[in-house]
Amino acid sequence: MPELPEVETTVKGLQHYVEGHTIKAAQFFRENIRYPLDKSWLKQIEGQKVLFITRRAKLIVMRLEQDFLLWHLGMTGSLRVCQLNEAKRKHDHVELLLDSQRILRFHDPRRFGYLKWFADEESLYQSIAHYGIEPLDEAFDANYLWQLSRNKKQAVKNFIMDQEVVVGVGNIYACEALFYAGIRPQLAAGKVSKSRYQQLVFEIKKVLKEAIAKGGTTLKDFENAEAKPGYFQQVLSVYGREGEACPQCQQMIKAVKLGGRNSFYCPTCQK
DNA sequence: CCCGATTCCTGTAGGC
DNA sequence: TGCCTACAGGAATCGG
Repeated sequence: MPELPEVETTVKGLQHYVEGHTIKAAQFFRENIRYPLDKSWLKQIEGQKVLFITRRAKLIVMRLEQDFLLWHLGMTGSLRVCQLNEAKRKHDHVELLLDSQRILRFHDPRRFGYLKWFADEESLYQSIAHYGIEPLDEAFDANYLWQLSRNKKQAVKNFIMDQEVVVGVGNIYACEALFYAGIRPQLAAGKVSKSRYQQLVFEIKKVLKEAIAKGGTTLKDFENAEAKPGYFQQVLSVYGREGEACPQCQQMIKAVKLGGRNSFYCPTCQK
């Protein structure tokens, strides 16, 4: 499930193959993914060069000469660069043919991902204005989390997964960061001290950076721009490890549902 | 306002 | 072996 490291990995991979190249043709293979795909702009982007590709939150932003494309990978989405002779796969929903004799394909079995087109920077910014701070930004610190969380009864795990608070942290990295910070995921966000938030902020940044270095986490579906998996799943400490021994104390890892999502923690190491 | 529940979707795993 | 059900979850939306 693409969180910040997987989206970052995808963007870095795409830059090499796509930036500076011109879109020769664009097409959809279905009307709907997460949102309806609007055919009206398909012809409009043909002939435009992709100037650059960046990440904001879990979003992939493509700056074209005139317009913007905004992709969200959802749960099972991926963007991969194909050779001209590579067969289209089941669940490939969108493709862009490039003048570099490559095809960029959006693949998404569960179709929680989306693609939106924006005619100008202002409408793009408007649509992502509600997003919170970037976790790797210096301004994301203990003070920020502590101040925002006062009087909140919401579980601290749900709090740090709220994209209006801090972006890019999904279920996997929230579980892992809370484990290293020694904080129980179900603890009320408003009851976490500033010094514990300091530890949590440090661990969030650390776990995200390490996951980026390993090319992200591939549980089932994630593949990068070259259709290769990530390797961070090999070093997950608690996520998906219910019943297994905690790597720090050997006690059994537990799972609890928070906000409908499975949350893994060590009852001994996390208080 | 706050926050939990529900909804979208398909592949896979586990039970019988 | 095969059928059925439960589960995975990002995030918008709904409702208490």
